[in-house]
Amino acid sequence: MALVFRNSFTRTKEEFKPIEAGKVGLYTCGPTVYNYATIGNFRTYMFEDLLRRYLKYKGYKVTQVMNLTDIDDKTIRDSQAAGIPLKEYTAKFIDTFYADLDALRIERAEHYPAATDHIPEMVELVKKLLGRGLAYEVDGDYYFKISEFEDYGKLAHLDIDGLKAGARISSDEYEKESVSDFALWKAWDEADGDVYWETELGKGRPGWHIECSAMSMKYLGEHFDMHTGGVDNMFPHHENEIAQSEGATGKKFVNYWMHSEHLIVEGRKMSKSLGNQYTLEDLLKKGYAPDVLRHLLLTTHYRQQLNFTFRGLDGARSALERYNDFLSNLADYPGGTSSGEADAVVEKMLTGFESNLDDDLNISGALGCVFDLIRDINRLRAENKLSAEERDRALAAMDRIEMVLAFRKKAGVIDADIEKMITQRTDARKSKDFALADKIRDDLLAMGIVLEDTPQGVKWKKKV
RNA sequence: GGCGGCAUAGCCAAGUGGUAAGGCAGAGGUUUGCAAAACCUUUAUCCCCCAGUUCGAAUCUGGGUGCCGCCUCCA
Repeated sequence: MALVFRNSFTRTKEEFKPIEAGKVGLYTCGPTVYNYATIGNFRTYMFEDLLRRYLKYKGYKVTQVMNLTDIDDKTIRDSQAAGIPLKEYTAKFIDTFYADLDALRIERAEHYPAATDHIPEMVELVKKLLGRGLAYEVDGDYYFKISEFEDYGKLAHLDIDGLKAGARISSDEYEKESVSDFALWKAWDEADGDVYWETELGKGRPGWHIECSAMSMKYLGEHFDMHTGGVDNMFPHHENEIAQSEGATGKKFVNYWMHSEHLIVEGRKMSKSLGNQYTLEDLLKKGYAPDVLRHLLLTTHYRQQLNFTFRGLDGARSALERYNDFLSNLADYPGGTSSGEADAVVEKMLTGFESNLDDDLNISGALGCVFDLIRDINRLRAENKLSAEERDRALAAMDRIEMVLAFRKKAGVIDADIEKMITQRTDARKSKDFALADKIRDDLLAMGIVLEDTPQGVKWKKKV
């Protein structure tokens, strides 16, 4: 089965062919660390997690790089407002970012380069562009000269002449040769305070786009497989990256570009002014586990706008619970007499799962196959038509897809008091004191512990 | 003005020519001491509207309506 991705560059689905057999170089645009990441940011990182995990599932060795942009107008502005040195200010958000990734089970990339650790690489890149006549200096500022780069606009399919007529170009950028030229390096000014580097380009700081060109090429080479990000990054950020990178090397920069659609909240654009910019922490406070958000973010196709609602989050919680109950109940099932149906069910799921994800990460189709298996295996289990060997093969198949989904609830622990209450209830049931048994069950429920009486005895789980 | 996306049940959503996956929610039943979990049945004569192509269209073509995004530092 051929793995196919929709390439933003060509706007068509293309079979994925790595530059080097069995390996993928993946650059995923990361956060600007001037604040806590929102669920909108995580929507994109979740898409990249699916991409990464599925590539690994397919047997590729993935080298993923995610940049941390820790120097730009906003990081400078906000750190100064807080009266904290830039590096210290951004460190707090970087730490939280990592913690959130772990909570959401977004796999760690191989590299998280910070922009401020790569100033020399950026300076080199700007020098190369100067040498090739693609950049120029005005009073210590350095700009990329778009008119010298023939293919500018080829990713976003924008017409540069059309850009010039755009309404949002501010007229005070008089020092540039062309309004569309963008900054590679910014000369220091007073507003920057103590944020600057003394370099061959002079005293200043990098422009916004240059770090991604410098760092992606450093870790992945001048020509690599894939580059992803949110749709908003397509223009100007990725367009400018292409111009900088290809301008400097003369080589094709990236083979496959993929962009994820935005998350909106209750049908509206997520924005500060609407007060609907949720962070993971906000949802935890409302009683939702990180896994629930993982499920919600993962299960909508990445090129589809995702409408975040609390109703949807509740639905995700229920679906996730069904998935986990299935795993738990199946593992506890001792095995019955095979009807010979189970292996075909497992095979069908694995085939369907893979063929759907092969088609540009069609997660909805893939999950449909998983839930088909859950229903079919549950039925065989209910009818005692599943052998222990078949059970194990079904569990092994679930282990396999867990590489991609990572929905499995981690084993919980309960303290001795709760253990004791459960034993008391079991004793009460044995002596047919159902009033006491039900009271204990209600008490446990109030403490967040759900009890289930099964043929194999009582089971408990934490309420999610 | 330019470029692009989307419209499928109460909600989410797959399906790109062959007669509507899956999840959530709802209803009825089986099971259970009662629950929970699970299973079974049920919930779109039909996929925004109109016209066309075709033996056949949610899927293709044309027109219309509605919603959304981008057009220089927002994932």
